[in-house]
Amino acid sequence: MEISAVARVSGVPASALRYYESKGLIRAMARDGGRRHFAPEVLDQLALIALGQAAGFSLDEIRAMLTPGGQPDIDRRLLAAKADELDRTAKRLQAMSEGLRHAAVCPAPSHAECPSFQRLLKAAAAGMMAPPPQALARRKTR
Amino acid sequence: MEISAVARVSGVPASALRYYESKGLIRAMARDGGRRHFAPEVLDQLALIALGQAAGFSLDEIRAMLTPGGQPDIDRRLLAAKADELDRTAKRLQAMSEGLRHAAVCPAPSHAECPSFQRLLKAAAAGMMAPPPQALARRKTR
DNA sequence: ATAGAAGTTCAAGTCAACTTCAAGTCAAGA
DNA sequence: TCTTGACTTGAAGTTGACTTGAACTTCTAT
Repeated sequence: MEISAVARVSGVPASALRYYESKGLIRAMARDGGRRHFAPEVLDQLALIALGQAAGFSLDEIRAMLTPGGQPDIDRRLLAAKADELDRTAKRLQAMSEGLRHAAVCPAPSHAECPSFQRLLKAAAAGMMAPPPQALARRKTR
Repeated sequence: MEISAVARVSGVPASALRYYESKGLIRAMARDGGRRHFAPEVLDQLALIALGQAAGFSLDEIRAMLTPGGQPDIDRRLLAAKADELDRTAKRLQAMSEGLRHAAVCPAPSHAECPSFQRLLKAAAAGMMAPPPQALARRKTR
């Protein structure tokens, strides 16, 4: 497949594919007159990359999970640890959500006088709401 | 309070405090020989900023929630919308977590042969796992 | 009086994951 | 042949939230 075909099918822009290749995350089979040719398996690898990103892994971490051949070779304990972290993050988000929701309907004239809001503020100030590093990567809308 | 006192009590580095002031998020009461003096209320404002960040608001968005006096003036519908978004993000993370957890204990010899993992991959490739823009900001560990 | 700690400003650097740009190569179709 | 379009490269730009550095001033204690 040519790079444009991979981009079209996977939804990953060609520039990102080149970037992934430069970082060693994917590999072109061969060059035909300078042009990259990709094996169809690259689509699976891209799916894996997207999954890893959604789970909060950096590209460097994801690369470490791929064998030179591109097959996934994932440490199962690492996966379990990441799952735990995701659970904690999810719980934290839900606590935040409840707090915000309360603040949204709070009858106090200003949030400064709402006790629930005050509790939220205290928790935030204490760093309890801080996400773990790289909990979620941000993404440009594309 | 001098800037170092605010930094010490709040845990926010002095450089970040100056940055917040430059962006209009906080204000110093007066200058004493060129030095900033902050009212104690700045601590509450910093808590609010931390809360907003944890909820995924950008600093610009947070500033829009503060009256010129620094008192919060938050659109309750905006809060409710943000709470909804947090809920969706939390659900997504939990789905991811379950998937990862399964993959971690999956008896298939390699993840490539695990049907659950394949499903996860498909979902990720389809963009179902993509976080909403600015769902969570990442933070440097400090 | 003088050292040193703490403050100031402004500019530039950092990070990740890309995107965009400029300049050039190459193959196919009119 | 010429043009178009898809591709190539390397370098530079983007984003947000800061941090870091350089050069300078000011406060506090000896």
